[in-house]
Amino acid sequence: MIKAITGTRDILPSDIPKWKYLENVVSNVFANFNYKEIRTPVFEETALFARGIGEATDIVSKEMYTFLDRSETSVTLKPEMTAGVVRAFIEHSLDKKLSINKLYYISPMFRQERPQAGRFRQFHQFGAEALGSNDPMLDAEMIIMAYDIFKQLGLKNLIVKINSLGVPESRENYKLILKKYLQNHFDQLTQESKKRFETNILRIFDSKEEQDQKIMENAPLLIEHLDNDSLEHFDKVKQALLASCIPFEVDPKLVRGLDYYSHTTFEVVSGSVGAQSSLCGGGRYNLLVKELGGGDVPGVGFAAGMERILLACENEKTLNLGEEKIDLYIVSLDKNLTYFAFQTAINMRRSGLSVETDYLARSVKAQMREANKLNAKYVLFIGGDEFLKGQVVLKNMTGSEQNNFAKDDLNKITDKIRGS
RNA sequence: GUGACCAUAGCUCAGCUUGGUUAGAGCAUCUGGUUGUGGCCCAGAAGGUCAUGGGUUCAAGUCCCAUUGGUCACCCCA
Repeated sequence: MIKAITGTRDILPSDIPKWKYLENVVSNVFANFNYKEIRTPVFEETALFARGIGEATDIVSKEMYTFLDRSETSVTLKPEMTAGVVRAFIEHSLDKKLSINKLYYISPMFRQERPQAGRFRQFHQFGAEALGSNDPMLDAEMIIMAYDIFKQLGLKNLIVKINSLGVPESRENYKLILKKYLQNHFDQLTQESKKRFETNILRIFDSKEEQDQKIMENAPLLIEHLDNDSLEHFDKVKQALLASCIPFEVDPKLVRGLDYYSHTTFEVVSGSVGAQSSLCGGGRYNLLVKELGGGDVPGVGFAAGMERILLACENEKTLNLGEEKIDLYIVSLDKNLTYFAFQTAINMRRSGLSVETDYLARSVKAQMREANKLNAKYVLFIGGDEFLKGQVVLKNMTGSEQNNFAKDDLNKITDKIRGS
């Protein structure tokens, strides 16, 4: 038997309602904030991600689905959306059409990691990007949108973490200071962190190893070495969050894995999922557009993992989706009337009702059980004495009362069903 | 990429420790419980090469090994 590839999974009809529900909440919130949907290809030239996300990042160096197509072009299934959106933004000169572009997306992503709770190789993210302004209000807007979506889904157990990475100059200065500090404690670092010392020194803050954490407790913090502009920017973000009733904590150790961030970074974590508890992450990236060949356009954005969000919703039991119903089930009382039943079903469907009928020539009892299972609001009986008199019988499945109608007067039947 | 745990019906699981006739249950499915009416209830049916391959043994779902797949955690991220 051929099975779905490791880390991928089917979203079955029984799963669809919660996905649709989530997608609706997401697109409604984004619409309220005037973000416009954008859809970009699922695969791009590999170079886009290498340049945009950063060669040294884990995503690019070991997680991408990269292959040569038949024309020997290296292509990659998108591991995240920002690079693609920025590419489209540049390619179509969107900055010439609008001074600020506020964009959102809902899309599958691909990363070749070992699956675990809340992590898949094909997973889904929604997210937003605002391109064209360095206003800290937009940084705050991202966090507010994400938080509002989570709240509308009924999630509690949330922590909003924010930090500022400042601008590259102050960050580079700080890295030297941190390097100096760590050189004095180098021997006590774990093997992993010794590697990070070379590749991405800030990430040592992320280490879960106790011996690393002990050293990092007393390490100088980036936030204490920010330039004045960056501090002011960060203050405005915090004020905006306070004014919008977003509870947050400043986490000076929050360092994001992607190269393109500057200024604000943030993350929302949930205590209701497994170890992969980050529901969304994002930040400002004022240098990315230029890096990818566009103009000097600042940007800010975030992405949220939909599987993790749904997992949190399930664990907190926040979604109570109503049962799926159909308007009408058509029962044939006589086997030779199934064709008439089918034609009636087609006509009723065309008039806008959700209608099902029997295709297995089953007994009336079996048809009724089916109607019940499908939560049919009404059942229409076709056949028997009434049919000989030119009538059909409509039964209300909640109250059980029945009414006769002329078999050709479908409008009356439709009105009756609609009226309830 | 590393580690731990797991694999019996469509689903959730019992049986494995102490190998021994036809491998069970609940839910789901299907059929029936009088002529043409659901839910509840009752009766019955169908559904398993016990993940795959090898080994030990008179005998393996049960013990051992390998493979594959899954789960969770690390790394990292959404």
